[in-house]
Amino acid sequence: MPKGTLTRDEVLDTAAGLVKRHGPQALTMRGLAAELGTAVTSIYWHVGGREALLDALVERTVAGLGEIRPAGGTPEQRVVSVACALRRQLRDHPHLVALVHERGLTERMFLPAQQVLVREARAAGLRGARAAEFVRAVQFQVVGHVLVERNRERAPVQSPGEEELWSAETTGADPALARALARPVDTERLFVTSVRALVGALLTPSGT
Amino acid sequence: MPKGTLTRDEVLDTAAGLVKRHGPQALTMRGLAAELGTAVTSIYWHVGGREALLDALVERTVAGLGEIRPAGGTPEQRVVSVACALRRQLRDHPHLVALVHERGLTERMFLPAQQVLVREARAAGLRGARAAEFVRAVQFQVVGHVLVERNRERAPVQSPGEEELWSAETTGADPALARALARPVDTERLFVTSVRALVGALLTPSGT
DNA sequence: ACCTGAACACCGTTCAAGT
DNA sequence: ACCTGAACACCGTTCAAGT
Repeated sequence: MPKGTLTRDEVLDTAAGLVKRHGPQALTMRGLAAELGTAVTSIYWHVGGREALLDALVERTVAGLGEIRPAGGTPEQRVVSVACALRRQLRDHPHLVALVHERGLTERMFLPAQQVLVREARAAGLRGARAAEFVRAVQFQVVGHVLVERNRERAPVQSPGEEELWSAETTGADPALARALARPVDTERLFVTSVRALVGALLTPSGT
Repeated sequence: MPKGTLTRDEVLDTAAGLVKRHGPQALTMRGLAAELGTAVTSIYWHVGGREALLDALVERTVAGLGEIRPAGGTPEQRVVSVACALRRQLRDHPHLVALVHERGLTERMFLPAQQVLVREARAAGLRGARAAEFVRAVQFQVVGHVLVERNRERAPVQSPGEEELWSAETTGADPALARALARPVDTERLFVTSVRALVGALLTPSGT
């Protein structure tokens, strides 16, 4: 329900709704114009072309993501909680992940957790380049996991008949292993295990 | 240089060349037909529509990926070497990563390292569900990292002026940390560090 | 069995023209 | 300053028609 004059925010709002409902590939300039009740070319005047529109949507969504607060007693617990919170945020906005990928703005998904992670890294005793590497490792881990998760969900019934591949031979006569590999992945559990392992190892340096 | 009659393989070859040179979004049915010197509709007869074409290309590339052989003395070293080899393979075929993402076939990128990882997990003493989870953790880690890497490379000069964000306040008066965060990420180093941490932690269980 | 052109229903973007 | 329609140069896919 647009008022008399078209606004940049109005355009972004309707665009966001369209993406939220049907994904970024469903966001067409012509479709958006129809939804807005204007000519296609008006969109160009207010926000520019499609790429500029997507970029604006990404910025908008990231900005609206709400702060992440660490929870837990030990530094390790706190960092893990941040990782889980970031994953949850991203999973709660699947369209954001899709948008970000279409525009190559992965970096933006790092932002919500960035400062908190820096703080926690220092609280855990890390300094300088080591602290920076720790922050990056967690960011890559979380965002990478979410990207893989999201991508898998788009391909239903993937690699069928894989159970056959896991014969006694390749699994070394370990039927429990064969069964586990045939089952769908419990991504939630896998995520927590991985993050815990990574964070634990990086926070308790044994060598160097 | 097509012979008199058009072949499915010929179509796939030219399509692969097109993708390799200009990326998957440059692979258009009409452009491919032009390159082949045939009518667009011939492609439909031989390989089906665009999505079927992309799927065929993914399968083809993965099949041609060469076996991964672990190297090193300890199980940890061997698994890390497999992870590095898989990453290298995927990075050497950036078009494959792009293809896979456009079609949601992430799972296919797991395959080259799958059996080797299962073997190494068992060699390291893991059994049943624990072994399966270990394999998945490494796969998610590697593929996730590659997805993030690839995606970042598409957005040049990302987040400029970020150095300003890392003032003394947020970094806790750690200029080395601020500088490290302002620098571009050394993804190679980050990858090795992360994988080593993950694998090391998962192979030497302390709790449970 | 294989290949064709024409047609359909879409795209994003530009540009001159309106008010 | 803001909005418009027409036009350009593309898409993927279908289908009836050819040989």
